[in-house]
Parts: sequence; C-alpha cells; structure tokens
Amino acid sequence: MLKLTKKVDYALLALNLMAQNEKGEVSNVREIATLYRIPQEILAKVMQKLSKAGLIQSHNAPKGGYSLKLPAEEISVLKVLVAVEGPVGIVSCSDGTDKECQQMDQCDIRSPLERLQNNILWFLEALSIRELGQEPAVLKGVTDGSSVFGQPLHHKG
Amino acid sequence: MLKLTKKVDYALLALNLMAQNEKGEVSNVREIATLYRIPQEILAKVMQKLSKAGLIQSHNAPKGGYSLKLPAEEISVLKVLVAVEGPVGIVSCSDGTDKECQQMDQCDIRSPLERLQNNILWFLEALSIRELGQEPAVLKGVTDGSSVFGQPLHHKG
DNA sequence: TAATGACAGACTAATTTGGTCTGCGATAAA
DNA sequence: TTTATCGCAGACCAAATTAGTCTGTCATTA
Repeated sequence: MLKLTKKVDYALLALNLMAQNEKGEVSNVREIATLYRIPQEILAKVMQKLSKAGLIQSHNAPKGGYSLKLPAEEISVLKVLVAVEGPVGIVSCSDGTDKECQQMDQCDIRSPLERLQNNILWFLEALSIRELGQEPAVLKGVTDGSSVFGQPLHHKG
Repeated sequence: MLKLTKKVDYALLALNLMAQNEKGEVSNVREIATLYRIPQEILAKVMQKLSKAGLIQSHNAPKGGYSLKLPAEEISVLKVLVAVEGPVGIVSCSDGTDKECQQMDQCDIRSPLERLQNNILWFLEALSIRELGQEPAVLKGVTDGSSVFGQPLHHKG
C-alpha cells in the first residue's frame, strides 16, 4: 500500500539513464533491460507508454531506440507516474476509479485526505528525473522535509 | 498505486467517529459498520489491529465496544496506517518487503526516492485523526502545501 | 532484403486486497 | 447462574491488481 509499481520503478531507472545520455545518443530496450535485469517485454511496454505520453522520442530502426523528448528538468516523477499507471489518488473517490463509493454520503474525512494527497502530488511534481540522478545535497529544499519545515523528520513508524 | 487500502479507509472513518464521542462513550463494531456500510467482520479485524497497536481500548462486554486509548491529537494517520497494514514504503527495498531486489547494485535512484518517501511519511505523521474531522481551514500549514511552500499547487497531471 | 528494434495485444501467473465463515472467550445484566 | 452481547482469532475463499510471457506485425536502414 502506498507503493510505486515495478513498472514505475523501471520507468524511472530508464529515464534516469537516458537523462545522462549525450545529446543525440539513444538507448534501446534490450540494453536497458539487460543493465537493470528487467524483463525485456515489460520494459518495452513501459517505454511505449512514455513515448505515447510525449516524454520520450522513439527511433524505430536498427541502431535506434529512445531518447528524452523534453529536458530532464521538465520531466517530473508525477508525469512519469501518470504516463505509466494513469491518474493518481490515495483514495479511489479522488482519481475517478470508484464510481459508487458506499461511504460517499457518510464520509467526513474526504476533504483532509484530499489535501494530504495534494501534498504528495506536489512533491511528485516538484521532483524531476534530473534530480533523481543527482546527489542528495542538491535536493535540499525540494524533497527534504527537514529543510522546508525547519525541523528534522523523526519517523516513529 | 499509491492508494490507501479500504481497511485503512475504514480505520480512519471509525477513529474519526470515536474522536467525536463523549468521554466514556464507546462505539461498537456493529453500529459503525452499519453507519458506514462496511462488512462487519472486516471492520472487526481492523479494530482488533488498532487495539493491539494500542491506539484504541476495547471493552469486551454487552454494551461494550471501543474507545480511543490516546487523545485524538496524538493518533497520527501514519500510526493508523502502520497498525493496519504494517511498514510503509513507496519502494519495497525501503520497507523490508523486498529481500532480493534485482536492481539493487545498479540502482541509482534509491536515495532521492527515499527522500520523497520521508516527506510523505512526515505528512502522514503530522496529520492527526483530530484534524481529520475538522474544517479545512484548521489544517492550513499542516497539509496544505500552498501555505507551507508559499505558492499554490498547480497540478498539471 | 535481411537484421534490428519499436509497436501491439492477448494471455497467464503471482501477489495483494477484500471479504466470508466458523467458533471461542469475556462480561454484565437479567 | 444463565444468556445475550460483543470482542478475539484464524482459516478460508474471491476479486482485483500487478507482473510477466508469448506471438506476431511494422518501420527503418545498412
């Protein structure tokens, strides 16, 4: 629960790799799949979705493959997530999945949960695949709550 | 993906209800299940987990039921989540689920994802079930990214 | 024109989640 | 002291989601 799917993991790994490519250089499914030990067919599907979403550019030919279509800074983790898995929502009444929620009329916790969700989406949108491949220090202020909130995270879970 | 389970939804609804009870007043599984149209047996299990986790107090008797064991302010959504579903992690390598990740040695996106996760956990810890039942205005600064970050959320997903 | 690599979708397997069924144990009121 | 109420416990099944497989087509270029 609250977990990213493997397809999203695969997408992020592949995009991170492509973000480090030279201009004009392409990566193909076979080599990415081999590098990360991902089943080739499943990575192929993931790449196709990223392509359809306009995040990457396909070069369908021998010596072809994929390259980023946008600057790495402009590809957010949220965009990747939506491209691969569709709309995101921590509760199904907020992502269009659940058309007939049994608790709809009695539910009095929807509003705060949606706010919680907005925060999560905000973070996902604020984190680009460029930052994925950079050292933690660079991320300060974006994904590290301690600097934003002025206090460290002491997670007691 | 990234979705709360129904068991967690049920737990939050029940806890929110109990948070509004008078001192000494108890709610039993049957009445909560009826109110929210939740299968009684499944809510029973959820309540038992909350009880084992020390979040609520059981009164095993006729006219018995459950009541909060801690002040509503001290029961965080994260505690509820962990009580009902176990450790939370957006990637399985960070919650102990995945013992033999195939990408472990090549993975170069783990660190930023863990930071992302820490933020999510921080929000979940910062939101109490007391706040769940209050009007949105009260939540400003805790779960509303716009006030914390000084800019509104324009979610382009 | 053959080799490479993307495109496409049906299909199966595995895992997680949601829900059911059955019986036992504790307590207080009748 | 019996009995109805309500929590406790765990095996079990069903549905949904996720992961992975199989098979084949289409586009490009060397």
